[in-house]
Amino acid sequence: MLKEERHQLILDLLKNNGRVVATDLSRKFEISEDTIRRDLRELADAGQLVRVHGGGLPHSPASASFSERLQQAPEAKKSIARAALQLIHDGQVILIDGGTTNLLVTQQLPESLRATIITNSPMIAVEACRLTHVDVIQIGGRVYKESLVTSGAVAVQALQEMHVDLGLLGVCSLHPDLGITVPDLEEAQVKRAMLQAADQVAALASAEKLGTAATHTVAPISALMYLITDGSVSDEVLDSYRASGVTVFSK
Amino acid sequence: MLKEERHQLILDLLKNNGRVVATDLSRKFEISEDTIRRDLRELADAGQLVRVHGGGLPHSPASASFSERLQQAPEAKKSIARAALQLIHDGQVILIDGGTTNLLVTQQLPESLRATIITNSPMIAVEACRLTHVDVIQIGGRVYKESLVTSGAVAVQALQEMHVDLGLLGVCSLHPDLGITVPDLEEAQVKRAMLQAADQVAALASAEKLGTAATHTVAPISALMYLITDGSVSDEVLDSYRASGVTVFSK
DNA sequence: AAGAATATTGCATAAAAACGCATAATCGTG
DNA sequence: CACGATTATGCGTTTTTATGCAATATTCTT
Repeated sequence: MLKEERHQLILDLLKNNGRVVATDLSRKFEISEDTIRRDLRELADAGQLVRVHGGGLPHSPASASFSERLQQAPEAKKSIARAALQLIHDGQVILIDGGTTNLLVTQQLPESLRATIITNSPMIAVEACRLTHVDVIQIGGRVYKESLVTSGAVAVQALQEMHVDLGLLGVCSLHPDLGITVPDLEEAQVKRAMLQAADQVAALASAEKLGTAATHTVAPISALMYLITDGSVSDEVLDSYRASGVTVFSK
Repeated sequence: MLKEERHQLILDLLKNNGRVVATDLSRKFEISEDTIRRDLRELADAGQLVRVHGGGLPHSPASASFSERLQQAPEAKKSIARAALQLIHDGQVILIDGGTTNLLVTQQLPESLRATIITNSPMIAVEACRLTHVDVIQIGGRVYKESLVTSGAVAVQALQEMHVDLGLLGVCSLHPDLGITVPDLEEAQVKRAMLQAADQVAALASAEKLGTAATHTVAPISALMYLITDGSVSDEVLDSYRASGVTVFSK
């Protein structure tokens, strides 16, 4: 039996049964478990399945990438979320961008908060509805499946017509010289509109996003008032952002 | 059973029942309570649920109460949802109103569906993002906490600018003479705009909503093309709707 | 405040995975 | 064909992971 054949058969079994178990495959193909494990690792590397202890599973259908990202570095993100809470006060109108960190912030907002929350993320909107004394406003538009936010002309226009006290920007890449950048043009436009709509803007970025850049530029670093990141970032790195006049929270 | 499978099943149970209990899970999976507790802790760390003494709960009470409502009278609503699926075909642009029944419909949409879904419910938008080949468009506006739908002038205007093949209207009250009525003025305006935007409109209503009325009138019954309800309704009652030219599905 | 139910912690064990290495199969090339 | 190079596979060892058990701590109930 050829390796590629075996790989295909493994994928077929996975599709039919919703799971494959390494030891079963080993017996079925009369081949050592090592080889099966290698197969599973290769298929996982190729994105054909999700490797788990004991075997493999298909990608979970429900917005997989998003829930995956939700599980990444949860501790760092939680500490960022806690720091962000300090910027939020009663009476404010707050614009909350999509993204996993901002979702965590929303989840941690105290039940007692009295404010208006405007968001382009349906998920954050649903979460914010938990807060009795908070008005929730959803920005419409086409929904991006990967990031679960609305974008497009409708969203940009809606943002252009509003003015808010505080904006919490979810960022993909932040670079001292190249500024705020994202991989998608429409997202860049939406974020730019957010920057313009908000009096104060805070960017929430975990350590691995600092010093990186993507294709589309949103704005220079100086457009930010606050940068909130986790404690694992060195002071020298942070200084390069402080140089643009940004107040950095890091703990 | 693989650990990840178990985790997924726990999350499914949580979604369906609005809660999970450690001892129940232990018995159900025939596994020690220690392991279940570890599972619950891991899921809580990953932000997938909130750990509480005795078991786990979903994050937002909103989604919890919604899931509970989803469970109430599940059979009647599920059969309505199944019937509604028959109206939906590839290539359509579908407008989906908020409401538990419509959420059930969305959850049951097949992964293979190719269509555009427009909705005023952030929760339905999130659920629809599961579908790989579906474009999701969120209608913006102020979010009503009780029903988790957007409304207001923005929503109405957005609806006025579009034309869709099929509209699935969630209704509160349906009366042969008084027509479609809802308890809130803004919701009435939104639903009216939906009726105008859609080529064909189907109202999804469980038995207890028929023959009742609320304050604000949306439109007469004749504005509907289809009425989908459950089998517990007598033919005489249905005839009073058929008299307005509505095609009734009831099973 | 006491007792029951539930959680946490540390530890033991078995299963699974990873690693390094040896061997066999396959391939490309002159 | 022969040869070296690459690739695939299997074996033994070490490391990691999942799970259950016992002891202890915490929380809930009454």
